[in-house]
Amino acid sequence: MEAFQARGYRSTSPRRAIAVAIGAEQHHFTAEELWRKLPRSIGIAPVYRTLKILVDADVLCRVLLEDGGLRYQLSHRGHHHHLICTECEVSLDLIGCDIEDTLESASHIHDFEITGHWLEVYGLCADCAPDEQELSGRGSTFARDDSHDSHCH
Amino acid sequence: MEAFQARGYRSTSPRRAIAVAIGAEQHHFTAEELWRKLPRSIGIAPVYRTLKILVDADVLCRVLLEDGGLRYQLSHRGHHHHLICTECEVSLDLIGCDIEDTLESASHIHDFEITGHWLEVYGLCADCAPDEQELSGRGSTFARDDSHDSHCH
DNA sequence: CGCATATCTGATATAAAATCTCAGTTGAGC
DNA sequence: GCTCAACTGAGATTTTATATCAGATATGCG
Repeated sequence: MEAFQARGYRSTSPRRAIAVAIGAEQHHFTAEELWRKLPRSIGIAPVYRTLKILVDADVLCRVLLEDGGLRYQLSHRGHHHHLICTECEVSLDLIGCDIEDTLESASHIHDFEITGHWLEVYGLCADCAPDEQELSGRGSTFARDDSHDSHCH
Repeated sequence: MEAFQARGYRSTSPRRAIAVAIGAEQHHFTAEELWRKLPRSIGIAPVYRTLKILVDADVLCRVLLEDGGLRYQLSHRGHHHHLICTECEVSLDLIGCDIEDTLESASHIHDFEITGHWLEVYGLCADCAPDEQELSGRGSTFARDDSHDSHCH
């Protein structure tokens, strides 16, 4: 990527290979998975270093699975969260969710100045959910009381 | 604790010692910190096993620091999140914040059924914040534009 | 162009955190 | 008290990520 030069990083051959490999990824990936798709001459150290640079540059975002596994993913929007399916592990960008205002107002009770937050949302995507409601089109998910049984960490 | 018997777990001497040690903790703690305060005859394996049981029983909750460190803390409320000060690492229970509804409605766009989520909020507590506003009482935090520069993971 | 130097690489060691293994121990119920 | 399944504890193992450091290589300057 060209985000390197803009931040004073050199454009080296391993970094170009990593950028190409990231571009070929369809889903999120681990550092090791990415490394295995690179020429075997490249060590894993620059992979971790480069991923960190790209996360800082907002080119990549990190996705925390429910089992604690850390993945990387191309970041399209500047600020967003993820809907992560616990069945197929697909990660959807959560749009139309603006929790910053909610957090801001709630935090004032505690005289707390927010500088950042981490939010991951887990559940079942449309393909993995028991699709009883598929015939009725939509709406029946609203009736599922157990959808409020969400456990929180 | 007595949460053990209710779930079919035995009341063993290490578990009682762990329960007492947790009760003596004022803040959040790591598994290893807790272990060091126990009689040295107790291994670290039951500490991890017991912590997991108590998290499942909602007696403890897990706190993820910004640096990735995982801590444990007594869980008073059933469902809550944490305001974690990045300076002194104190963890406040975030009250008056109900993001479930926001998440629910936003997730319907994606036909996604939420089963859980993880939210940690980072910032500066009242003691650690640059307290220019202390004289004016309150409110000046609203004027801090950089408070919206929150970076998101 | 070619040199100097600070950055970067890659192999490996290391660290940190948590789980696994398994023989021996212990608690709960009869 | 006896029995047996659950539990413990020491250490090995796994996983994930970072540290180390000699050698390689971009970048910029002349």
